[in-house]
Amino acid sequence: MRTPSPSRALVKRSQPVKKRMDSASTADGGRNSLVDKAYRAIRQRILDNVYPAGHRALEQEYADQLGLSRTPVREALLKLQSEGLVEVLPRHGARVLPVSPDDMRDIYDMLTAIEPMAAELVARKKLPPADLKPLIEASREMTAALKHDDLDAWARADERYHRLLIALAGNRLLAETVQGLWDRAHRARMVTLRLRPRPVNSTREHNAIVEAIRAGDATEAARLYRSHRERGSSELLALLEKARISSL
Amino acid sequence: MRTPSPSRALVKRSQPVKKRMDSASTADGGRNSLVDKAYRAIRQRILDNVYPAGHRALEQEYADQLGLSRTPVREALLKLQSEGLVEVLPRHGARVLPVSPDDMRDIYDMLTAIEPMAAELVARKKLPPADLKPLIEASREMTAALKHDDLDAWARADERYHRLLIALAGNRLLAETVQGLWDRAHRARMVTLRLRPRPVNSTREHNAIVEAIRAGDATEAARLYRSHRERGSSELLALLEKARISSL
DNA sequence: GCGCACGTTAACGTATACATTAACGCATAT
DNA sequence: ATATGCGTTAATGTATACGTTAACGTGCGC
Repeated sequence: MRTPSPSRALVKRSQPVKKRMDSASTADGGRNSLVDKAYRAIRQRILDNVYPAGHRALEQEYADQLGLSRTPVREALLKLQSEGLVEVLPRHGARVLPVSPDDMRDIYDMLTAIEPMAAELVARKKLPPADLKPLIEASREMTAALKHDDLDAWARADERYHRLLIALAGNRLLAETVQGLWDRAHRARMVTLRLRPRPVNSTREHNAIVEAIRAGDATEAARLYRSHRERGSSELLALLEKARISSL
Repeated sequence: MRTPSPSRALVKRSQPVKKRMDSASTADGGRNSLVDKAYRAIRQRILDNVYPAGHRALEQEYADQLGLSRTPVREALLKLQSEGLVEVLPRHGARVLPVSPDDMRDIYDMLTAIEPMAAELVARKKLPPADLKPLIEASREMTAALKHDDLDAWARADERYHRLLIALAGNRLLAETVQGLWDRAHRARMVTLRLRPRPVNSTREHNAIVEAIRAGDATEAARLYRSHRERGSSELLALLEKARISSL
């Protein structure tokens, strides 16, 4: 078998018990807790592909890497599992879940259902135009990023546009659900970003959605968002198919 | 020695910890684990209103009630929190979350977005009519239950209809999300069940949806499901409002 | 009488101990 | 040689220990 490092799994009591909790940690609800530290660290590494799909490690290994005990690591892994980023296998450690094209289809079907609803809700609110400014700003940044061929910046602005829009819907449940779905799809988006033609239509579509929202036309906003999402979805799925990418 | 009951110092270590793990417990993935036992027990009590909204208890109290240690109880509570059924407050125990009319609106907006998508997906699959039989059967049961004025049976059949339909969509993510939303709304539905007029239209609407699915008309199936959901949603919200129910 | 500071305490977050069991190697029988 | 069973071991699930801190009460100063 592969023994990653014999000095790993058996490390015991590197420190007596002394200096626990270096920086104001316990009991503020979650933030600053070691569980949260582990959660954010591992999640970030998954999204950044530091832990690529399929990566496996034992609870103790994650704990050693982060300098924690198994308890907070375990809770963080359970949370990541509930969000669909990892799978905890009883004796084989926690494994970063790959995302197959089928999974992507499921995820995008969900987004296709939910995000247009968000646009619809926003349009119905008849928000003052000032509230829509950040959306337009994000669109502008997308255009600018495209001009400089900075695809990463484009992706960040795109993500920001969608997150802002979702947030304006004022439905926390919806926002959290969508964020979770974006997280799962993140790596696939990053890969296809460089396989696909320059996303020149997105900005126009984004602006059209904003326009419908400003006009208070909820149905049209939803329709536009849905077709935007459907186009993105089918493009992405076709790319994954074509590139024979069976999982990410 | 002459003493038939050697309850003394030389016994092997007479279980310093109770009688741990009575029946096949550890490590099968989750089912049968004590975490799962705690999770199901607490969830059921919440749905059944044994722990009504607002109910609070410390980790240790739940543990004592279930005869477990804090560890599995804690993990179960975290899971229930991630599903929106309880809130874990740092020094005040875990509290069963009330569901306000605003929460219900958010939940139903989500369902209004997702469930019609499920109907759409099912319709696009052009399933053999036999696969739709359980749906029709559930509808029939609803009618029968109404005839006998058995509202609980009606609610169970209604829930089964929706669950069956969702399952047919073949999107696990979607099914799990919808189930979570139904769980959150469960208590409110149970209350309004007896405050509202007999749901005489539901069966007809359900059958119309099945008909559209059988005809392979995805758009129509989605439209019908959406209006079904919107009607149910507005009726329920109006009732909560009228009954001055600020939270459940 | 009122407010603030300090001590007390209980609940929690985290660490660690421990028993169980799945996985794996090895030996043996066929 | 392959399959089967047994012993070993490592990873987990659960229990428990422990230190920190928020909540609360008490007493002192004003």
